[in-house]
Amino acid sequence: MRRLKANSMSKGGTSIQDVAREAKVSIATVSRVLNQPDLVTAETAGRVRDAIKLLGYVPNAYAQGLSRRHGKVLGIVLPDIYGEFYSELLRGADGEARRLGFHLLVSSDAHDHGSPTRTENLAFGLIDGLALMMTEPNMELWRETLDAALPTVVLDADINEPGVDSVVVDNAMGTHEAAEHLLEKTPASNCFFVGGPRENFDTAQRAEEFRKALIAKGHAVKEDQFAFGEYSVDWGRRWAADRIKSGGLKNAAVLAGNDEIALGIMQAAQDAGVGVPKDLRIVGFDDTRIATIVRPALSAVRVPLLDIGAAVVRLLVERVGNSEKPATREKLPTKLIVRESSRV
Amino acid sequence: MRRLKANSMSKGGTSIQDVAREAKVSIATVSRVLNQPDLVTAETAGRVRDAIKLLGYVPNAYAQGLSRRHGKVLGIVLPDIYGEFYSELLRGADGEARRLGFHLLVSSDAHDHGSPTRTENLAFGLIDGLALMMTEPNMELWRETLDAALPTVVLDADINEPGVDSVVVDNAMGTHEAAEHLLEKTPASNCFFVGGPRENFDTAQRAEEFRKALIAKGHAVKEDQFAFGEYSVDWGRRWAADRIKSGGLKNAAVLAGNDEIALGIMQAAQDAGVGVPKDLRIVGFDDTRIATIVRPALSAVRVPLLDIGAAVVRLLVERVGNSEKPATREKLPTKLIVRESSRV
DNA sequence: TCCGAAAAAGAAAGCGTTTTCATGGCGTGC
DNA sequence: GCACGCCATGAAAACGCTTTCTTTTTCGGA
Repeated sequence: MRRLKANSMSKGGTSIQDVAREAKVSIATVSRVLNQPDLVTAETAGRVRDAIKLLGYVPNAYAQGLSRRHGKVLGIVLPDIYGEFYSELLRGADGEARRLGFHLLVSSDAHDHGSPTRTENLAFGLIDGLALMMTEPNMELWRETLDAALPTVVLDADINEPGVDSVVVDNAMGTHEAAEHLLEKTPASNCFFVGGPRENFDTAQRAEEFRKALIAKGHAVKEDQFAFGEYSVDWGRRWAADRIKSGGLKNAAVLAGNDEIALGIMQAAQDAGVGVPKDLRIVGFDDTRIATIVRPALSAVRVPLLDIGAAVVRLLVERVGNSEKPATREKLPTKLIVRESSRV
Repeated sequence: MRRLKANSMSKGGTSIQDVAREAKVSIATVSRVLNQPDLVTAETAGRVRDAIKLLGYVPNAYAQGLSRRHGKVLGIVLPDIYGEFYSELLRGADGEARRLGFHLLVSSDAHDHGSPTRTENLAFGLIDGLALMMTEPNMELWRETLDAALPTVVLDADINEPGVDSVVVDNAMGTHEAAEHLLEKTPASNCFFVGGPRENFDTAQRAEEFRKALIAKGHAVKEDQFAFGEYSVDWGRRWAADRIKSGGLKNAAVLAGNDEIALGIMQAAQDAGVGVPKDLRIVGFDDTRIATIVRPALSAVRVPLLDIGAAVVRLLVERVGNSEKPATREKLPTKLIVRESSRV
């Protein structure tokens, strides 16, 4: 294999050596100018900085990582990068990461079946911390692979691994608010919960809280008031269509597991001539931007996606800086936003 | 500063040394098992692989990068990670990157003002290639910083830098189709184009093509048939509200610069009692998922976001592998999808 | 049975940093 | 005016891996 020209990394391939030569100092001094400027004379530092500018020198991150035993890179693995939900999460994470001087290595889990691939393995040698959001089934697989030495924070899952931080949302809070809001004008027997997958952590919590609220009203809950499917518009549509066909939807209300489901329900209702909110009141979950775009505007429990992303990164960085820190579980508030789709 | 325990990188800190010792071979052999397996006996390779598994060894990516003079990391910088548009792009990029064994370092440009920061500089020493999508004004700033030696591909911009690949969409194709579709039933004088920022590359092309189509109909274009603002729901709303107030919108049609604008227009129209598509026919641009969720469903020119993301990564990887490759400009097709919002 | 070539394995030289340790120059306190 | 200590700098080791370059082993053919 042909040997590359001596200096041929990206960025022109100028190395610390070149800078040192140009500034007539040792490489140690150059390094110090960059990392501990107070250890070097103003005059020398000036010369070095000039050389750096002149040569367009950028430190080689690999060499730094090797020498320092860590880089400034965080990995974030999501079930899929898809739609407003994840993009908002990512946005929050990106902002915080940038603020803290870290980079984000993003990867979605959708392409293989949840088991870390060669690619992931490479990443493990590269990242200083890992943010993980996964659907339940895969969690087990990852647990085997995960390394106790790699700072990890898990999103939206009931993980109780020692040394693994987690960020969750206070599902009870928003759900309770939403339930109260719906029950205020709609009889408990006409209230429905249409969630995502039954095994999903959030869906489970939301359903449970909703159930409690119904019971608190002194209502004997019927099982068909709860439905579980997937986090998709289509599932919402199907549920509503079925429901309309079988029993009709009059003076009813529904809390959906996320905005997409809510939208599907709204759509199917409208298509079938069921008035929203007149006949059917709908509340979504997450409060993604789309909630304000559709007509009628969708009421929704707001989940602070941006904050979640930021919190994840913050926790990770804290742990990277101090591996002794005990595991934290951060819980972020949720809150009902009432719009037309549920207003009576 | 306290010296860390000898082997204390993430992933348990097992190094190639440990594996070598365990398998009773030299580190060279371990490396070969991993990178050029045919150079080593099946028996030895087996022993080494056992050791690797036993010790949970993961190669240190920094050391590899340093030794190989490159990693497997691509940087991608977007104006902002926000909404369906970018998330879809990212999704395409992620899939392709994974397929090719690369990682994606994602960063949004929104937080500082377009000039590369310390963070970015670090990234420059880390990434092997850069995908860049920026609004025009910032482009200049970056150009100064960009390095000829760093493979770069630019999205959706009319860059003509030597050695810089680009990926663009065929705006003319879809715009033409959309224009024809609208003009079929609506008089040219009642057709409008409501775009994003005037200086935006795509908006400019789309407007131009739309204009051509009107002229081809023998119509003397009035300037108020073209409006420029920003890529937001709100701008769409404002335009429609103004228009309705000033002239009314009857038997009219509009091509929007993206789906968000289209949605804003649709909303304002509906709020003002203007029927869509009865009085106003609307076609969006991009065909993000939201187009199928709103009612009436939004007609839109489909932009292959997923493919764009994938193409960007593919181009980048090709160039990383072969820096002599001449600069390519890839143009992806667009295509009108007719839904209810424009159906007569 | 032995020779020579090919295959397999090892030794060691980098890759570009950071950081420890060593060194020389200088100012300060007596 | 002298010793001591501090400060600025340099020399060199270490980080973990890949890749030459060597050395050792194996094996086929005479």
